[in-house]
Amino acid sequence: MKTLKIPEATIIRLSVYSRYLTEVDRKGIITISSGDIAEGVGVSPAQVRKDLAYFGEFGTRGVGYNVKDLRRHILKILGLSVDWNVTLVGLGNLGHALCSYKGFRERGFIITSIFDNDSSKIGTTMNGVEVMPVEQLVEVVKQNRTQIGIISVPVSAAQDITDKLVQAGVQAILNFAPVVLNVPPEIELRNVDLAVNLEVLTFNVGAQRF
Amino acid sequence: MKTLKIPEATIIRLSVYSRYLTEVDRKGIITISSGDIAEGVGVSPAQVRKDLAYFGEFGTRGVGYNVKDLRRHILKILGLSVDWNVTLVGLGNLGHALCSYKGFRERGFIITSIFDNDSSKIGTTMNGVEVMPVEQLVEVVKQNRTQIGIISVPVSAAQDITDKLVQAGVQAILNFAPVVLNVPPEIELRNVDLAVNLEVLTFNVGAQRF
DNA sequence: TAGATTGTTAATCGATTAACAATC
DNA sequence: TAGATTGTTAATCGATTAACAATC
Repeated sequence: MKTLKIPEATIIRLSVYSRYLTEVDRKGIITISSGDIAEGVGVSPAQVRKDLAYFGEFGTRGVGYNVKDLRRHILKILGLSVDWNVTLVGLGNLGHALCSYKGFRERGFIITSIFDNDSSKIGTTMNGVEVMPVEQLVEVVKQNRTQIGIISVPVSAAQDITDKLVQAGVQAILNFAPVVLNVPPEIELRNVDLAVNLEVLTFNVGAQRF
Repeated sequence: MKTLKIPEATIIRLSVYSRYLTEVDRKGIITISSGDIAEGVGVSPAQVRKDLAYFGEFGTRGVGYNVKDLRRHILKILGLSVDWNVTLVGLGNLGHALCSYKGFRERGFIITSIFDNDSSKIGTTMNGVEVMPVEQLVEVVKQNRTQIGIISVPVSAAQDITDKLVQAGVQAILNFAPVVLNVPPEIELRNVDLAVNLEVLTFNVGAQRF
């Protein structure tokens, strides 16, 4: 069990490679080189090989990589050879969109419970999943052995929901509320701040100022 | 006009600092140190000072930073002292959520046009903005001098919409379709792939394997 | 074998952290 | 003045790129 630290940028690229390989595989292409992958996703061939080298030797010198095999290997690396049990908390507009997001299910993320505290939503169903009150979160998430929580509640409720998810034993949290959350170190946390993404763009558009 | 390259990570942190300063300002706090900011957002004090140092001297030695001033400075740096004209293309579940997302308007991103090619949506309004057919995109975006395009169409349509946005003269594109888009180098492009974020989490949860 | 392409090492580049002089 | 905290430089750490031997 070597503990080589792997750059997060590498993980993100692996995810992109795997998507590209799915596309290539659909076209019936059997073998692909690091250069082809690089061109398809806009990075350098050396980068592709380096990223893969963290995890093993998947190619054949002089030939390239078998598309199906490499794709399968990457999915395995990312932990996507099994399904993941996900709970979604906060069924506003964004929560609604996330629930219906096909990209999650395609990659094995199954939303198995939904919580909200709006009584008009409780008891309704979204894609066959019943919306439950937040009071039941800890119990239900614990019972389901839910591994991942998605937070799409307002900023004001986000830390409280986080605490409940942690208490219920989730291993990872994807947070869409634009606020810095406190979690114990063993919990994986990622923040997606939609406005920040636009702000990086506006900075760059105006960056000639510096 | 010095051309100091600024790390993207710095820009993302500046955005986080500004949000935190808004919060601190609301509490009526006048002055704040780099250490306080660092603690509030979970980075090191040196990092905060370094990030700010790229853009000027905003603090007072021995004292700290004036909360309101620093916040204003950062917003200026990010290009948020003016409003931005945004078009949204693709009014599916995600597009719908993005349209209603309060965080955009709060930071000065105003969605001024919406396009879709579903005839049942065309002519309806979202937050007072009429949904128009994609055929009118180039003309309307050009006329409005829209600077930013948000893409929330399916993968199959994303490159075509990108080309239309570029043709219409947008400066920046925020893409939610999980596909690598080709744009000319002068166009700022950012991709938000919702599934990738979950995949980084699942990799990390299982990372003890390496 | 000759050509192609990987896997890996070394060199480069870039970002973060630590330390401290400047100064309020 | 003494204590606090910035702004900045130097040291460290980490990631990317370039180069090439290995090998199919």
